[in-house]
Amino acid sequence: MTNDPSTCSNAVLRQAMRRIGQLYDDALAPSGLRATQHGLLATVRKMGSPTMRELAERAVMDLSGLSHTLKPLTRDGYLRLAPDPRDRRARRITLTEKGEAKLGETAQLWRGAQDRFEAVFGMERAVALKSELRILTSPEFQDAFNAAGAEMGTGTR
Amino acid sequence: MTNDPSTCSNAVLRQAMRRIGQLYDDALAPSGLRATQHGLLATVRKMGSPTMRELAERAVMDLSGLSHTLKPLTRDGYLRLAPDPRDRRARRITLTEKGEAKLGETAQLWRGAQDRFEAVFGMERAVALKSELRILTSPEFQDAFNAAGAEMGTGTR
DNA sequence: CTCATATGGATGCATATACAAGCTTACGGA
DNA sequence: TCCGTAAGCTTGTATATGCATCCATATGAG
Repeated sequence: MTNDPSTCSNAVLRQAMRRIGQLYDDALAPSGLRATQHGLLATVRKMGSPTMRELAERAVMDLSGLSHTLKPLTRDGYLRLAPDPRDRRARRITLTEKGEAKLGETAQLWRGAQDRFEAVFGMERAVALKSELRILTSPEFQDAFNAAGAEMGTGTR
Repeated sequence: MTNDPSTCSNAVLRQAMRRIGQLYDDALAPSGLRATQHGLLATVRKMGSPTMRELAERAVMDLSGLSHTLKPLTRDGYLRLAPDPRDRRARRITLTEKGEAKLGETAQLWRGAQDRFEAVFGMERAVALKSELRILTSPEFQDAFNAAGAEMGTGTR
């Protein structure tokens, strides 16, 4: 069977994501944050006050998807959105004090999950795996994939 | 920064999944199926007539999540659910003729994406990556992760 | 300055998923 | 046979995301 679904790169990636997402979600559960939300808050803290677009790009997310995803976080007061005075179309995202506090609270939980992941899978291996995955998220890979589509006549896009 | 979000295994996995999911979705777009849906149909075909639970396990999905996800597919006539005569609690999932036909239609599209992925990332590398990811989805990994939680006092569950 | 176009987002709609509840059918006793 | 409990699903609710569309602001050409 040349089209065995168990060999589909996308399917395998998705399955791994579901499982690992589960493990991290469980670890963070006591804080009330999902792993996704924790990741976004941490990314915002690291970036300072990114615009929607900047954060979306960093997180490899669709702009509209990010817009939806941020709602629970702004609703709960962890993030604040304010129009950029330089360009009033843009909205700058900032971590509130409550958000900072929450990140302080989740630090242990997240670290625990991360440590367990590295302990069980192996640090070297974990680093190598993430390295490979980052290549997949690079714009270069995306471009090459689409270019291959043109060459192989499988769909340009 | 020991809690750099860019090193979070979960975040990196998710980002890769979003990107690759996008590429496969685009490739399958002409068929009207999402990559996820295509994967489910193909898995059902491969399994025969699995019950909800069996399919959920194979797909590393939550049973309720699967229940919701199958709705568009049954609604559109690609799949049919029928109670198992042996155990009327269980429901067997079968691919309809329309579903078979659709899979025939998507075969080329999926193969194209898969080929491009392998061509761009490298066949060896793709195989190795999937191998690593499959380990993450194994029950053994999950158990080890949770066991580590108990030992490291980070959260038993 | 004025308008066409590009840029930055927000919103409606649809699928993807998970958890908590609730319902129905099986099954192993007492 | 009657129960209590387990097993297998479905449904309600909430977050996660992407596409198409729409609104507002910025920009560059004339």
